[in-house]
Amino acid sequence: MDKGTKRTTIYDLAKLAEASPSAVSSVLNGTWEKRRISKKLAARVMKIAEEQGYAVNVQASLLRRERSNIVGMIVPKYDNRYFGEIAEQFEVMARAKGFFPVVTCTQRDPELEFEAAKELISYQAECLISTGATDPDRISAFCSASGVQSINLDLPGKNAPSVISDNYSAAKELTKLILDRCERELGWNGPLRFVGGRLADHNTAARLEGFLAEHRDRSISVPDTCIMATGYSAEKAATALASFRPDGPTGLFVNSTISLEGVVRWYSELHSGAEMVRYGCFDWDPFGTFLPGNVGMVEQDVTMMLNRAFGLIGKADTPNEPILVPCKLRTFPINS
Amino acid sequence: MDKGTKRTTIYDLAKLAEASPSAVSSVLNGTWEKRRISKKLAARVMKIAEEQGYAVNVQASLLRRERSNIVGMIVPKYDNRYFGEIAEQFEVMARAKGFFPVVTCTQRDPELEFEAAKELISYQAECLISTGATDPDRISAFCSASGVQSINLDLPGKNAPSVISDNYSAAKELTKLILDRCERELGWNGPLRFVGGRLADHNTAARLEGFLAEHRDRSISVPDTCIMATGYSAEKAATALASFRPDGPTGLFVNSTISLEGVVRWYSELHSGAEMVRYGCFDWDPFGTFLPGNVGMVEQDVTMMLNRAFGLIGKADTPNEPILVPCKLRTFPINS
DNA sequence: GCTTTTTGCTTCATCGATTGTGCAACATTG
DNA sequence: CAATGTTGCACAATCGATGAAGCAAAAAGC
Repeated sequence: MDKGTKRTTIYDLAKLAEASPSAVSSVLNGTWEKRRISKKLAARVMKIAEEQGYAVNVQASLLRRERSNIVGMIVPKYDNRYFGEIAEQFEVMARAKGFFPVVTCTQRDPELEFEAAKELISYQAECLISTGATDPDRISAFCSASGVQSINLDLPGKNAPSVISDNYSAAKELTKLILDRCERELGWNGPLRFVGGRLADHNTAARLEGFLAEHRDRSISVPDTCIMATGYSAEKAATALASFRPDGPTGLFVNSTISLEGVVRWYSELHSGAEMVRYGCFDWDPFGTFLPGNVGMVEQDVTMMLNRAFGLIGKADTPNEPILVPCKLRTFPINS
Repeated sequence: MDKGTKRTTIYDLAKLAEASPSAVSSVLNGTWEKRRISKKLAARVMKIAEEQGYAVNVQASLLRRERSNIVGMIVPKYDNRYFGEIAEQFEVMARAKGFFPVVTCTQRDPELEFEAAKELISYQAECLISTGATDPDRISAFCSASGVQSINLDLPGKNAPSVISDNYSAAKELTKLILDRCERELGWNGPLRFVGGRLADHNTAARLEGFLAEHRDRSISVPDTCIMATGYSAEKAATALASFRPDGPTGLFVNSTISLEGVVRWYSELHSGAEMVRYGCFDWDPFGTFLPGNVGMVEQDVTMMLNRAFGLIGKADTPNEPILVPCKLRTFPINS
């Protein structure tokens, strides 16, 4: 069964089946009818291949073929539902369309992002989707130099088509929700605090705009001290809030589930007054529904985003303006 | 810059640099000093390669080399922190060891698991790690027929070495914690209910043993109705509990964060008596810490598990008995 | 000045699968 | 029976990178 350490090739199978390697190849890749191989030989070859545990050498196969069918994706982290769902659905949809998906996780490290992108191109990926990339333009530049299509997802870039959430609108809606609930349940009128994210990041900037626009619509002025976009990571959020001990009603706009972890930690350490705090979060997590004080979460429409992204694959005339995908706002009753 | 649709090869670079393809190749793969290529030519080639956006054709390269350095991993889902962390850390550790990681998500679908495994072998993966696989033995059988090493992670198999958590001990500890807290805080002595998972699944079975052992140690008898291992998925757990409206203190052992979602949904719909419920969960999620009623969670030691798994790669004499990795129990104060 | 060594490359076979071309053997037609 | 068509396969070139072997030119040694 096991022939030393070498893997079985079509040449091995050819010997066993007393046929030529080319006949074996055409049997195994399904072109045998077109090539007028007899059913008898085809059956014999397939049986032997099965017995020997044969698996094509994709390296050799792809070298000869013109198309690889590989679509690559880089993703920052698997530590939240959003990126996890993106990776998972991407794989499902790619397979359904006959592609071979390769996803790799780049830890929000710009160097690793670029290296991983190069690696995927080395594997002859036909298209590369950069999800939430720190420096998408560098990647697109390399892709276009190598003649590979690139698409940005979640965060936009200038040199390739981008599919992103409509951060502005969703943030405005979420802000409205939190403010409404603060008013109704606490009799308090803001301004809210904006917690988490980085202002240099496009999404954070767009969300902040929505956040400010809703305040403006209500004629609530937002002092700079309320903008606490001190980075991602739960620690950053917890640290930013550490000195904040509300002496009355208050509300927070939390910019990601990661930041939410920090916020909830802070919240749980409030010795008193916790019932006077309301918050909402941009991004969704199933446990968010049950967190006390949480009035709602924005769920990004991953399916739609990926549909749009797949729609761009292979297209030549792609828009340079980001494609905006609406989000869904989930509202929760009061948990306490 | 872009030469039509074809990608740049070493032959293109060779022409531009007025050198031979083999010289170009050795410059680009770092063997040029050994092969006595002058610094001058090397610099010229590297400059041109950069300008042209050259990326090796891994297909061609791997076809010629003897080793691929590819390690494959299949993972069921990215919908919880455990598998997310496994995938992420696997990639980091693999890269650190000079491997090229390829992870693919198989949706808990046995057919897809097997297809994905075959695909990874087709890519010449040198080793395949099956994480939480439904039918690991089928995969190992195929691997050994193709002369590829396979390792099971999270769930054990018979035909390949396995690295799994010490489910029994951790479950016993968690059961002890929940029972202790029920006794101390509610003055109630069990028996707990075991919620989620599937008894046919090795881990669920081992955890149930630990659960029962702790009850036995305390001479608490557990009626069959308390074993609610009706499957994974939040819905299954919520459904199983739907008719349960405790009229006094009660406690639950929740078998996964996915099941926990269902439990928390049930919990949040209890109109009264919620403060008389205590539960703990096998598996960790950052938001778990803040869920009311949650007394503790078991965090599996992903780093250690992966270290053990990587330790097996390339080894010939691997144990057939599963390698058990201890878990960490995280305890929480009362949230209410 | 002539041999030997070293330097700095080039040439060519090779990895495994694919595919256009070719060519016997057999069947069909007139 | 010769001409033509069909069936069923084998041959060989090819994809791009690699590395052993080889070879000319320059440098070193005597």
